[in-house]
Amino acid sequence: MLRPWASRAPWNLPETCNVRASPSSISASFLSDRIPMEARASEEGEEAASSPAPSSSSAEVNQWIEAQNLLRRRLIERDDFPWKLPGGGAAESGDASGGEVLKYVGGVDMSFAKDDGSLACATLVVLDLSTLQVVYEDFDVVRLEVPYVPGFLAFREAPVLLELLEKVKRSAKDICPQLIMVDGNGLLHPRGFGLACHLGVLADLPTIGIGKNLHHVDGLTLSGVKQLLEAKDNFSKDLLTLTGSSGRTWGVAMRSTWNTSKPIFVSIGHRISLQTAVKVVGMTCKYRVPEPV
DNA sequence: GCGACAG
DNA sequence: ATCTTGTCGC
Repeated sequence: MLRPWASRAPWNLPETCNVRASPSSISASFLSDRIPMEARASEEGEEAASSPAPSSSSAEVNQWIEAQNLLRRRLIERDDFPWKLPGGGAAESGDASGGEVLKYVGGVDMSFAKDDGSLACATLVVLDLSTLQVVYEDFDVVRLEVPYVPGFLAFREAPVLLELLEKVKRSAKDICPQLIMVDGNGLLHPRGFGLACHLGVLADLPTIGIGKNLHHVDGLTLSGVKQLLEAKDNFSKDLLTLTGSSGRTWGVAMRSTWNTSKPIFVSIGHRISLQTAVKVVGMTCKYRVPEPV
């Protein structure tokens, strides 16, 4: 079947405008991992039995930062997979007909109980890219001990999501996802290592990060993004490369639905290039948020 | 010091 | 993340 939304503009990265944050504050150490000042690991041993509340201590945050820095060394920011995109015909790296094609796209997300913030449901779905129909579905209801701390979402959600991924790998090899779309950012993160990167490295799978809100990084602001998005007339691109004040590209703001003022934020997770990530996201967008997530 | 801060 | 009311457009 031919999907009507498949006729939208080809999400090509090369021809996009850029969002540059105020060129004033150009910090040369944009990736130097400046640790929060609260990160003063010392007097923490006194409240051992007195604070059952799962608040994150500064010592914990320091450990998390180190873990992110360590895992980031295994991050692959280019296309690194055996398959190729479907439909592209001649445009894609012209190979013979023997190549593997991207067919199974996974998506992971979590939802929480309204009354109990620690009770959560983690879900993994796998869609057939050609039909956008769900061909696999699994979930797990768990109680989370780790709190949500901006910049450290992975330490809260990655563990259970990883379990779901390992499970599908060993129990349903026939529809094993070749790529995972994550509800959360990848490179678009204070230290360039969001949930999508974290999951991708640990699961050793290509991942794409999908943010529904902008995490302010390197001078990027929502108002700035919206402004430039509006500034483009209706039939110009609905894709903005997110370049911070440091000059680094963190991802793209994508207007996946017509005239929507609120874009989604796409960034690479692992083993994929931003250009390919954008193409795949475009192929799975029926509405604002791509179907897998 | 103040504001910002994915889910 | 979750909740809430209303509104605009096809």
